[in-house]
Amino acid sequence: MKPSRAPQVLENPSLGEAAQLIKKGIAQKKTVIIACHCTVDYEGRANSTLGPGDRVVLIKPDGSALVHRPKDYAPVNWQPPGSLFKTTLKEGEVELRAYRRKEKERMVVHIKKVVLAAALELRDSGEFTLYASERDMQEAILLEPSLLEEGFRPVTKERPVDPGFIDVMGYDSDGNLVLVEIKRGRADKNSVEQLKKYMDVVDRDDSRRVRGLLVAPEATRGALKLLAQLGYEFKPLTPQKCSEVLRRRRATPLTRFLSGSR
Amino acid sequence: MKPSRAPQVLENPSLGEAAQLIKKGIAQKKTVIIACHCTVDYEGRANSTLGPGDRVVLIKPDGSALVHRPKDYAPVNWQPPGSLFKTTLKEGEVELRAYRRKEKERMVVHIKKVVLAAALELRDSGEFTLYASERDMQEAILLEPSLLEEGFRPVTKERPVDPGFIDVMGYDSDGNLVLVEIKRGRADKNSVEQLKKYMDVVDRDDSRRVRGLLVAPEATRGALKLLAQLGYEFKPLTPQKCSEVLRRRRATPLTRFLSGSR
DNA sequence: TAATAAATGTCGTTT
DNA sequence: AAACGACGTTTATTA
Repeated sequence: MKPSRAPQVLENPSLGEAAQLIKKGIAQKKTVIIACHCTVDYEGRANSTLGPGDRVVLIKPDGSALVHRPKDYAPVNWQPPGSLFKTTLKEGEVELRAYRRKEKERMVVHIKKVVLAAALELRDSGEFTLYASERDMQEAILLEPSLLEEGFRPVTKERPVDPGFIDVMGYDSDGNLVLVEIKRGRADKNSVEQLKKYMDVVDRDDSRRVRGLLVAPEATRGALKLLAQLGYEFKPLTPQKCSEVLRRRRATPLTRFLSGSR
Repeated sequence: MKPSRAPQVLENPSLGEAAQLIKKGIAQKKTVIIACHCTVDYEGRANSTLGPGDRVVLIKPDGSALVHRPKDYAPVNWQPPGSLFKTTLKEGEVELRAYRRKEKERMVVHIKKVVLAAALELRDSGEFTLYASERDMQEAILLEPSLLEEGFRPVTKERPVDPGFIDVMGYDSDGNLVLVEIKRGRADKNSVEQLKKYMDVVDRDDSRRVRGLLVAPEATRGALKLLAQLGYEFKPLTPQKCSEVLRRRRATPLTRFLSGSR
């Protein structure tokens, strides 16, 4: 009998050796990497076929699986986390099935030749932090309302309104209600329509003048045109700028407090 | 001097050996796979940091790079195709830089320990075909209009209208104009609003009665409510069903012609 | 669980 | 290059 600590990396293995490594790797909840010549079939939310070629197959311990061609950001085929796997050694191929019962969805990788197979125990508890998100823009505006315009006073972070939540809401220096829609990327017509949905609801409830303000680093021509038609406004603001504001504010709260209290 | 066909797979290599393999692999336009302990920093459209942990780094010959944690469908960090790379052996780490000049965007992987490094020549010209897309639904409806309702007669595949293109347009058995919006997944409020945009334009130009028809496998409650409010209709239809229709139609054109001509 | 909107979305297509 | 919409989108958040 083979030792349980069988080699975890195989170069140009036989299909039998590869099948064994894949099976064991998946069973032991390891991360399995396979560089191979294969075809792929998918049936589920859609159907797809992929002709023969060399790809990298990645099987993760959370039950996700990816088939990557030697190009593109996105996998050509995949199965989301929570999938189950079945590896079968057949005549001339290793068949790797990744399926989700509930979704009636399955991806089948027909592995014809394995160049490299590895089963690795990857431990990863590193923290991931993303800055300059739309959320950050929101918080920056609340901390430093003058980012929008002088005299702007935010009311609540997000007020529930019929359709959903308004990104920011407040009053301008003239006391007008201002509804703000934030986009971290170039705003398009959709962004304006999203703002319009909120405006429509608040306009109904509120007899006062209400201003609609789209905040984004830039906007498409179509968006600007639609804004003009609806009488809304555009305020250019980059997520990077907001991120800096947050960093500064958070880095020096005591200093600000002291200097502010003099 | 080392032979140019140096080992392409290294298990637990030194940082120096790994750096050499990565550099050469990238220079030779190979697919480079690195399983390593690392941290990642990203600056560009947003900013992010990723603390220490074990990941799989994939570098593709088209200049895309992915950092995959042992979980999730999506990479935790990445750089799109067309990126440039710089690999530097430093004190205690291999620094892998992936950057895009034009976008002022860079991802830096600080590789502290390499478990597995491989540079592989992957050849992949296999054809990928996706079935049951929204496009397929459109074509199936044009080929078999009764999928929508008896007596439906499509006019043109897509007619340009101010906002864009209508998925399908036609006349019902009573001669009413019908505008069709297709969704391959569950239709939501946005889908209805998209249909409304087209309806608004055509309603203006056209004095006849115009019907709005949303076609999708299912629809959210909100979408159905909005549909009812606007007086539009919903026709359940799955992409799978359309795909079957297409397959049948395409598989037996001669037979149909013969039987149809009797 | 359903719905809603963000995403370093990516990717194709058309203007 | 810009805009626009689909995607087997995925993912997180919230009712």
